[in-house]
Amino acid sequence: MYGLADCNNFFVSCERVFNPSLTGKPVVVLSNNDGCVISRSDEAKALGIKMGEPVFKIKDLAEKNGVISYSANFPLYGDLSARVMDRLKSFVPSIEVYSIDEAFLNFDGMSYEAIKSTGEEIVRKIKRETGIPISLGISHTKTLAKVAAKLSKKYPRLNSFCLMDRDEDIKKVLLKFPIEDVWGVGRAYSKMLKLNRINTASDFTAISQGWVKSKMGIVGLKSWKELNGESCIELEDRISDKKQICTSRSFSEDIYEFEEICKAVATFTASSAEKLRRQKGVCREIIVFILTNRFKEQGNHHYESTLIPIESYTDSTFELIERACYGLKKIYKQGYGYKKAGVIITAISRKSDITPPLFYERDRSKESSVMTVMDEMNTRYGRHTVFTATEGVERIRANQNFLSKRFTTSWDDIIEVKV
DNA sequence: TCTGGGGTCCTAGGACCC
DNA sequence: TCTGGGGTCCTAGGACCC
Repeated sequence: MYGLADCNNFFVSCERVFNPSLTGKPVVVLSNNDGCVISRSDEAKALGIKMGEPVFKIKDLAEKNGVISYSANFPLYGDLSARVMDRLKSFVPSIEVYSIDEAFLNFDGMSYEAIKSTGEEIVRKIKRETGIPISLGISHTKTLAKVAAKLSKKYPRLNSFCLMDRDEDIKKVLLKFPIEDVWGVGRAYSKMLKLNRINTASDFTAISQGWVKSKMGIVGLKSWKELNGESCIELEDRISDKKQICTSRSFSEDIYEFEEICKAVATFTASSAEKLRRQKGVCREIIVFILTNRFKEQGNHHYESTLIPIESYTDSTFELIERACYGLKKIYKQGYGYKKAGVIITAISRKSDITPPLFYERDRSKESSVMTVMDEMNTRYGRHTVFTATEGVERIRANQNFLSKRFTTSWDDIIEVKV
């Protein structure tokens, strides 16, 4: 049996852990630049605030109803996520951390009774020990576990826990389960399916395998099988290396100057390179992209990206920034107001898998030592304690007007407490 | 005024190989 | 009417996830 543990309204719940007075009030957490709503409390959902909605569209509604906003505080959420995942691990043989707020659980070798009591215990203890409320769905496949988790949220009498075991119960549930809520069925497929009069998960399970395969490929077929009770998406309990690492941001205002964009691109590159080293990887390509504001009607729009090959595998922030800036030079055009930029590191290998090049003048071993020291300092004393000059002393800042304290991770906060 | 950020997998088609 | 057969690799684009 598979379980899906899903943190309720995760980012909002994190804010509430450190500020219990938020309980019972409409609260939202906003994306970078305070642009979109990315997490909502039940009270905010009840007001009709939608996921991903731009903040300016709900301004009146929010003011009228006393909605409390927070800028996203990812160091805090990452830390609380790790605590939840850590606790989850202690209840079952293995888990797959699926996202910052979700994990699949493996209940292998446990009896129905044991699964039932463990499930209830998980929901109760995670809340008590981490402060984060979760929902738990359990069934025969990952896709059905997802369905069960949805039910556990929807029906209060289930107390956030739903174990779907008997075939006839599952059939009954699927009969009313909207096709667009099925894991693996997104906007495009749900539209196509509805045009073919397939409106529920049950309708979907009733059509022929061949039709599904031809219209939705191997991925769609897997969803079909999983809904029919045949498990074919396995639990991946080891964290796999990233195949690409992307860092990108929107700016709080349009940027025209090359030097300014270059600072941002350098900062994004440094952050990607840090992540690359953390997984003990090296890369051979970096992509740089820039774009103007796509929501602006007047003015010329410009989107361009470029892929810069690197002579041989590297994990050096210096070398990657050099390549990224070279790429930026190629695509930057004067006169455009750029709203967003980013870098993607690709062609990644494990450092231990590659053979260092014989003929290459750059002294990688020296740079490598510098990187190690930089990473250690930044881990110990906080991010950006040391950084490259290209990133600039005055970094490009995003709007974060409603940021909570970094209760769990900030060096400054630790000093404050000690004082 | 204000519109997120970071990923994965699959498929089709073209270039190229023998 | 006939046009070899069997591959690999790469890329772009589309779908999906949170």
